[in-house]
Amino acid sequence: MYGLADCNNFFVSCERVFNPGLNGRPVVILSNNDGCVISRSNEAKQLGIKMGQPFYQLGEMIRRHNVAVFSSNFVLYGDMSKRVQQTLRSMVPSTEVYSIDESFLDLRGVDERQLDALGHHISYVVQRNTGIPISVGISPTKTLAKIASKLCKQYPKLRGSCLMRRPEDIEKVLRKFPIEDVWGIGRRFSAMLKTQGIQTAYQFTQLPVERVQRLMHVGGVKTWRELRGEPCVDFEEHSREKQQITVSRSFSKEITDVADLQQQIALFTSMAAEKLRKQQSVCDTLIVFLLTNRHREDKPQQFANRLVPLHSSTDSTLELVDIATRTVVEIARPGFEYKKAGVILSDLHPGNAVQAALFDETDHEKHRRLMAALDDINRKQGAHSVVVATAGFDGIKMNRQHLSRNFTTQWDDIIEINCPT
DNA sequence: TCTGGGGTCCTAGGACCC
DNA sequence: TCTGGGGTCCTAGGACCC
Repeated sequence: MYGLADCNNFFVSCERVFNPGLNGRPVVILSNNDGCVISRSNEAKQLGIKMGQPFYQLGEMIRRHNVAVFSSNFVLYGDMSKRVQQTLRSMVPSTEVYSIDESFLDLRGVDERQLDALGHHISYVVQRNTGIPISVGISPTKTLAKIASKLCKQYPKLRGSCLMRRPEDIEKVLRKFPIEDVWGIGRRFSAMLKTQGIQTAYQFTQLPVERVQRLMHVGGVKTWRELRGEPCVDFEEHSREKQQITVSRSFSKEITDVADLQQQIALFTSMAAEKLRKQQSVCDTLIVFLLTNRHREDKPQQFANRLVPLHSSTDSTLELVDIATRTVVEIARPGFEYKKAGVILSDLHPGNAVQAALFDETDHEKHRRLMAALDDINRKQGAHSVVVATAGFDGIKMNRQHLSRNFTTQWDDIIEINCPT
């Protein structure tokens, strides 16, 4: 049996832990740059505020309904997420962290008669220890566990945990469960299935497997089997190393000046390189991209991007920033106003297996020691205490007008860093 | 005026190999 | 009119997830 522990309205719940006055009020959390709504309290959902809705479209509603608005505070949410994960780990044999607000629980070996009580216990303890309300779903496959946890949110009577095990119970649920809400079936496939007369998860399970294979390939067949109670998605206790690392942001105002773009790209590159070293990988490829504002049809549009194969594998901020900033000059064109930019590090592999290039003159050992010192200082003294000069101390040119405090961590996020002199 | 960010996996098709 | 056969590797694009 698998469990899924899913935090309810996670980002909103994090803000509420430190600001109980928000309980009972509609609350929304905005994406970076205060762009879209990415988390909503139940009250906000009831007002009809949609996931992903542009903030400016809410207009008068904010004042009329006294909606509390927050910029996203990922330093806070990341730390709260760790606390939830730690609490979960203390109660089950093994967990798989699936996202910032969800963990799968490996319940194989747990006495079946104990499952229902365990689910409720987990739900209770997480709320008590962290202040975050969660929904636990327990079922024979991951896909079914996701459905069970969704039921908890729908039915408060379940008190935060739903055990869905007997085939007749599962069938009863699937008969009413909309196909578009099934994990693994997105917008395109659910629209396609509806044209075929498939509205519910149960109808989908009754299709012949050959038809599912033809319409939706191997992914669709996996979901089909999982819904029929046959586990196909493995439990992964250990998080895998990332295959690529991206840092990108939208800017509060369009940028036209190349030096400004370089500074932002230098900052993104150092953030990406730091993540790279954290997982002890090196990269062989760097991609830089600049985007104009696609919502301004009256302005010239460009997706400037360049993939740079590196001469030798590296994790050095200095090397990567140098290449990235030079690439900006090569791809930025006058007359275009850039609204978003980013850096992708790819072709990652473990740092201890580096093949040295034949004519490589960089002193990698020196860079390695320097980066280790840099990371050490920034860990102890706070993020971005020491930066490459090209990245500057100005932070990201981003709107965050409704930011809450970092209640649980010692250090502030980059946007609040002030240059001492 | 304001419209997010970061991932993974799969497939099809082309280049290239012997 | 006929125009091999079987691979691998890479990339772009599409699907999905949170």
